[in-house]
Amino acid sequence: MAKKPKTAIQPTRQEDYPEWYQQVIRAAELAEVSPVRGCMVIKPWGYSLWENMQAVLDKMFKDTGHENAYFPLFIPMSFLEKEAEHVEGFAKECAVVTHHRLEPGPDGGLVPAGPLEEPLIVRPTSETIIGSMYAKWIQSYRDLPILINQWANVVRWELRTRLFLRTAEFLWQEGHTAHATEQEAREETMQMLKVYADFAENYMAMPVIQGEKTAGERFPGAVATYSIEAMMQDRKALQAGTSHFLGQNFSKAQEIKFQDQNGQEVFAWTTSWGVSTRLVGGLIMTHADDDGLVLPPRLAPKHVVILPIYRNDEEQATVLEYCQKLSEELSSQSYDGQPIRVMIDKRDLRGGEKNWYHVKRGVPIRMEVGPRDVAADSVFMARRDTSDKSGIGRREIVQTIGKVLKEIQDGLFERARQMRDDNTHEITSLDDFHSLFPPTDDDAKGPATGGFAICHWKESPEVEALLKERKLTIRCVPFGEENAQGTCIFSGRPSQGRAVFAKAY
RNA sequence: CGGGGUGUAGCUCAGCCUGGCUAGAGCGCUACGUUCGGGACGUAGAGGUCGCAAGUUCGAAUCUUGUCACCCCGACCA
Repeated sequence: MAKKPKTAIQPTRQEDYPEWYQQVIRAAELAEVSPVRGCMVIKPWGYSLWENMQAVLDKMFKDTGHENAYFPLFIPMSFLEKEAEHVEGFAKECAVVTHHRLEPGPDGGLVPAGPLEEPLIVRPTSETIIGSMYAKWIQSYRDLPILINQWANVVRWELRTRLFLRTAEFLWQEGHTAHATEQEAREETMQMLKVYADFAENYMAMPVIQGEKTAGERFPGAVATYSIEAMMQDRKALQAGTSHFLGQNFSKAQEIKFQDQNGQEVFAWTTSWGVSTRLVGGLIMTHADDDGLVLPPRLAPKHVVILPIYRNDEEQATVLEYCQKLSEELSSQSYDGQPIRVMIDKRDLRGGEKNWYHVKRGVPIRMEVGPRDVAADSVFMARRDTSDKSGIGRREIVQTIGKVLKEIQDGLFERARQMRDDNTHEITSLDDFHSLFPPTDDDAKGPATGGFAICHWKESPEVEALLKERKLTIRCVPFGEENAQGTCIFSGRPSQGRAVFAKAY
């Protein structure tokens, strides 16, 4: 008999974190690499998860006054050229469409024909195309604010790709707003960052640090970029969402102007903000374990899977009938304002195999129902987050299911927060900084050493060089730390605040 | 775009150095049987133009050249 692996996923997080990540995605059937270089196929389980994220975020956007719209996939190349920094930021990774037709080639294949007068780029982001429309739509202060979001795919021609974290094409939402005053635009930028933080923490159960990006990490063309930063289980940072205050940079480049109440022609103030399918990667790396995915109940495609167990037709009939009733009773209960999402897995598979299938996919609660349970009017329940397993009366679990799910949701957040806090260090000396990030762990396959370092700093070439050498980045300057008084641990000069340093995805 | 590596069954790979009958293994898949409350076992099967193209040879997965694709490491990035 073959030796049973101890964990469903191999290697474990400890042995080889990047490989573990890929194996979780495969085992949980979230996505696969596609025949198209750098692009992924999101499979039903993964897409369902994304749909749940979309549904929650979409409601949050609408509750804050935004409307959805849709702008073209293609952007005239000249549009991108308008904002200098923006060009520089994206030019290197644009897919360019140069022809509009295919013709039979000399060797039997097809060759592009019908060259375009002006090449089109596939949107890497939509500031320019949306801005060009805003320029038309906005004439008066009465036309403002414009608060629009779009759900779309974008393409950034990445060389090194990883499923969900960095793919050439990805799905996201991008909010684009225009305002009459700087203050209003700044408030919008902050409001949406808060929405993201709320979503990350309360739905994904992923604790985040909110803060402002440093000049070097800023969105191309933005005046200020804010982000939410999460710590993955390997202690690396993941930028999970960004909100940009664009000032008047884009409105000046694109002539988005209006007459104010004094009849003066002035430029609008704009913002943009987005989160992407990268969040799925963040969810995996925050909660998944060596047995596969672990889903927070608020986003799980299914809350409960019922696994009928029987040996013969007679047992099958009674067990399935019982499962059906259980499913209906559970579905009539609610969690998070919605009916409990239940599925019965009736597939003709062995019990153990079927059980592991759902473990790997991260279903929060599994309920095994066999003849013994039917007889005792109970179920055998297993929690994905704690591996707690126990028999429980049917009536009891139906009544408490919502409470159990809440407990799981809260527990996941608490566990992640604990992990993050345990690995966040306030560093006050260069020696401590070096010992937190020793230079030798670059090729380590397990968790990165270090975690988050919070330290005083002052922007300078030396700091940049050191960070580059150690493959470290400044994640953000957390709110409240901008004006912290102190001494830069690198240069000894007066600090410009405290920032979070970490290795990052 | 620099440096390194790999292309053989759905997946992971062996075989290549030293050319030779019908190209292999594990997993997965199909059927049947025994099983079934934590990843079952047995038996029988299906599945490959050995990345592609030329060349050398009586004979090429194996040697040579070209070509394409992908992976890893650097530079860049949500």
